[in-house]
This record gives sequence, C-alpha cells and structure tokens, in this order.
Amino acid sequence: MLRTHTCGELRINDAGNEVILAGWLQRSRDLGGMTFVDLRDRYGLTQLAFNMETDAALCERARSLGREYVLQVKGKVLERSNKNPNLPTGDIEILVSALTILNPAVTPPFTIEENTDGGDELRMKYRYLDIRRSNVRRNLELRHHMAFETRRFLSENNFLEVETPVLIKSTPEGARDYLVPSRMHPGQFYALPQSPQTFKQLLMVGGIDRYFQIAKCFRDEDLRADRQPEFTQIDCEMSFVTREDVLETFEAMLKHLFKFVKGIEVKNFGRITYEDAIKFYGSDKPDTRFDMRFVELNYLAKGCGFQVFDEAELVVGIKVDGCGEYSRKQLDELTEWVRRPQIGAKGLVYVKFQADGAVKSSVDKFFNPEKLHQLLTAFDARPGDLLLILAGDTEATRKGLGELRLEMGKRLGLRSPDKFSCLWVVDFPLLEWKHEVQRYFAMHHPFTSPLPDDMYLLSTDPVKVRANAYDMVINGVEVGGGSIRIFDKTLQEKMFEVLGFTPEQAHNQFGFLLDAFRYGAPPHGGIAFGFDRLCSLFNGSESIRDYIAFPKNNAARDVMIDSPSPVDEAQLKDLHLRLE
RNA sequence: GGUCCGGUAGUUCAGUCGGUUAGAAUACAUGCCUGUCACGCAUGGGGUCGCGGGUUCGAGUCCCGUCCGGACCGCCA
Repeated sequence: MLRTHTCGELRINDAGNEVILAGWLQRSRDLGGMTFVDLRDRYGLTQLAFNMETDAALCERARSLGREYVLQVKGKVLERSNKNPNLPTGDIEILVSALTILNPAVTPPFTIEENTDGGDELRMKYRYLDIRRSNVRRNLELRHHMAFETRRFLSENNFLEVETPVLIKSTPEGARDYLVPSRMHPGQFYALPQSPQTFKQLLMVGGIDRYFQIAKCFRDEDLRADRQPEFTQIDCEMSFVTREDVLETFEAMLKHLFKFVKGIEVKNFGRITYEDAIKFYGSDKPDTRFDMRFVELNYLAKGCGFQVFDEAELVVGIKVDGCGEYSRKQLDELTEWVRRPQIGAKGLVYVKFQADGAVKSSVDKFFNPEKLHQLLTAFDARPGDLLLILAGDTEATRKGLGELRLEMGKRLGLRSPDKFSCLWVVDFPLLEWKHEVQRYFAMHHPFTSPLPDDMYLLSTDPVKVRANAYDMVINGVEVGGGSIRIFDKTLQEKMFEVLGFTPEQAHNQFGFLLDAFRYGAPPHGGIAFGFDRLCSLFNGSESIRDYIAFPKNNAARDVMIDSPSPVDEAQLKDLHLRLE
C-alpha cells in the first residue's frame, strides 16, 4: 500500500503515530520559515507541515510543489497549536519527514474546491477534474447509496435482477431509437432499448415472477435539464398481482429509500386520478407540497357582460394566500409572465381581497359587489388573499394556470427542496388521438391494460377508455410510471388493431410477444423509475447532470471525449453505409 | 423545427451614449515573510473581445450571418 491512512480519517488520538498519506495537493501556504500543504483525497483534507528549522531541504522542495501534484508523504501526526474547527482533521497535522512526488500536474483550468470558479462548459470538458470536487463526489456517493438500497430492498422482497440485451429491435412507436448498423447483415439495424419493456414481460412468461434491473435506456430525442439521451431506469415487473399490490410494493420501496438514504420517514402516498389532477392542478404531475387547487368559475363568471369570460370555454382560478396587497406593478409583471409564449395566456384577471376588507379587481366594471363576494366565497378567501383567474380553451387554460400555480408556489417559498410530497396519479387515459396523423396512440405504451370497467368502450369509444396505469409523482416530478399489462393474446391483438396496426405489422414487430402469450402468460404488471431523476430529487436538485458521472450536453454531445464523431471510410464500408 | 439568455485575460466577471493604451478579482511567475488554513505584502507576465461580413472618421459596444454553451416550447409510447 502506498498509504496507511486516508486524508479524512486522522484525529487527535492518532497524535504521535507515524503515518503515510497519499493524495492531491489542493492548496499550499508558504510562510517563508514554514510551509503548509492541504492534501486531498476522496475522504477529506489533511494539513501537512514543513519547517525550515526541522528540515530546510525538504521545506524548500515543498515550496516548489504545484496545485494538483500527486504526493505521498511520510510523517508524524501532531496536535496543532492552531486548530481549525472547520475541518474534521483540523486538530492535527502531519510533520512531514519524507516527500515523494508520485506525479506532477499542470495547473488545472479551475480550482478543485467545493465551489469552483469554473462554469458548466469548462467543468464538463474537464469532468475528471470536476469529479475531484467534493460536491460532485457526494452526488455520486448518493447515487451509489440509492442503487445499493434499491437492490437491498428488492432483493429482500424476492426480486431477481436480470440483465436484458442492449442490442434489440427498432419499433417506430414512441421515442426515436438509437440505431446500430449491422456489419453481418447488410442494410439491417439493431436499436438500443428505450426500456426493457417487452423483455421483462417475457421474463414473466418465463416464470421469473419478480424481476428488476437497474438498466441503461436510450432515447434519441431533444434534451432538457432532466432528460439525457442515455439514462438509467429501475425497471421492475411482478406476476400474479393486482394494481394495488404493485402500488403497495413500490410505495414501500420509496419509503425504504427515503429512510435509509435520507433518514426521512415519509407519509403514506396520496392518490389522485388523472382526471382530477388535470382539473385541480392543470398537470398530470402536480406538485402537492402546497395546496392552491383550482376553483372552476363558469357558473359565476358567465353572463356578467365580460366578453373574455362569456366567450371562454373555461374560467378557472387559484387563491394565493397573503398576496392581497400586490401592487399594480407586481400584477402587471404577473400578467406579462402568463403572456409569454411558453404560457400563452391572453391576459390575467385578479381580485385583491385587501387586509382592510376592500376588494379590488380588474373586472370591477362587470362584477357587482355581490358577485365579487360570491367569487371570494367560492375560493374561501380571507382578507389579504389574492385571486388569479385565467379564461379560455379548457386544455390551454388549465395548463397555463398550472404553470402560474407552480410559479406562485415558488415565489412564496412553498416548494422547499427539503420537503417531500409523494403521490400516485392513477387511471390515465389509455389512448390519445393525434390529429396530425389521424390515429390513436397509446398514452403509456401498447401493452397497457385497460381498466376492466372500461373494456367495453374499446371498440365504440376508445378515447374514453381509462388505463390500468399509474405514475409516481414526488414534488411535481414524475419519478416513475407503470401499468398492469395485457397478458391475453386476443386483447393485445385488439389493442394493436385500435392503434392502427395491420395484423402483419403487429406480427412483424411484436410477434415474439404475441407468440409468447399463447404459451400461458401470467397476469402481470410493473413500473419503471427514472433513477437519475430520483437521485436529483433526493438532493432537491433540478438537473440530473450532476448525478451522472459523464453526462452529455444540451445538444447530446459529450464535450470531453468529443462524441459523436465522424468515422473512417473503411468502418462505413464494413457496415455497408454510405454518407450523403 | 422554434423562442429567449450568454460568449471579453488560464478562470469568474465589469466595460456607461460608438471615442485615449480594454479593467477588477482570482489563478500563474518571481521575491519577502515561522502558525497559516480564502495566509499576508510587493513586483511581473498574460487579450484573435467566439468567428465572418457590414455600417461608421472610429466597433468589445450598432446591424446581418454563423459557431459554441445554457434554459424553455415542440418532441420525449
């Protein structure tokens, strides 16, 4: 071993011991007669001391060391005369007797400290240096801890981790696939999995009645702060279960993770239907850390002569506690906010219920005092509250108000990253109609089972059919989703038919699954969690990039290894490809 | 495919209405300094103002294009 201890572990009761440490030089302080060096490794910082009086030659060498040199030092642990209470090892230092430069280093482009001076772009280019920083390291430690506790919980609950292939078959449904050309089969391609969906269902047919996998998945779509082209799922599937069994199992898993990773006991998860989520929060992934539910006002707002309300399909508002004294300027700013193209509202109606009981609104002309009072009652408003009301087409208005609700929650500090509110959203629609291509698409995926009560609608009114599907939503983040699957060949064929597949197309793409269902498929269902998202959520962070060791940028590039990149003509020839 | 924000020293940034030799902090180098821990002090080097074009007597600054980065909309079964 090149070291006897790490840089994070020596304490006052090690004083007097001879130790050998190795690590990176984080910072040195040359005082002339003596030089101090902070030595860093994964575990912490330890101060090294060099003294001109003790060993002048050694001290001279220490003065010449540069940042991020890799050093090995031998010396005695001493109690410091000046202790540093900010450092776990701050009571001691190493009086160095021997110094070995294991490797010199050029000056790094940014400092390797908790808060670096480097920007995102630079840190991604030199990610190996960024990873030396303690906060990136802590994120990777959290990720490891999460994966470890996930495996522990699922293993203790009899789940078997099985790996499924990465080179699979392209399916045009859903997100774009990453394609891999085949050298041995000219003109043919593998696809990287968007999820192990069909394989886990085949494992159920294979009798592996509780499966999981921490699996890499790939989607060739545009990125966001919370979306990477390759990402990790905790993919799970169970046989002989009802929806209730699945929800209970994975609610327990999340409680386990919160308990053992965060040390938090979370409350039982709430439940809401998709329909109610849209109606009361304008979103299928509501942030339930705060209330501010929608109040629909058609019955009150119509017929007062206010054209915007009279012509609207929906008039709906929220009550913002304690903002009744908002100034004209603040309200104008909010109006501008909802009129941005991302929200796209035409305007914003406000009603201020001032602390002195006076009511001021932007619709005073149309609403008499009695009407205004009814409005306040509908929201259960108290003096000091502010009502914000949008009107227009139902879908767009709900979506816009949902965004406004989140923004107001943020401004009022109601979305604390330390608070966790967990929710199941259930009964999603099975299908959605896409006007552009004039056909139905599966909202979740084509293997999702309809709710038994709605089965009869599948032929007559498909868009009304609810799915036996569920999402887990925490703090407004969709962390996981799943469903009870179709396990009957006839129903699966019917589903493909509704989706506009010819029997031939269904057979070509999913024949293996339909075949498997002929041989005794058990009833089954499952769920998949976005592992990267779950990690960032646990740390109250918005971006998943900090939880991925080597992430890709906005344009799906890895700026460190410079990928994707062109390839040789010879490689293309091998793959039977020619570029335009 | 679209919208918005940004690109100036190794790094993080400032740079007024278009006007003298483009600044600060930090990093780096050299020297001084025996208890520092964001050590201190002094001195010094360091710039294709992303790139290309245009307007102008004059462009870091204004205009057009383009590249790069970030956020978002579309997209993401």
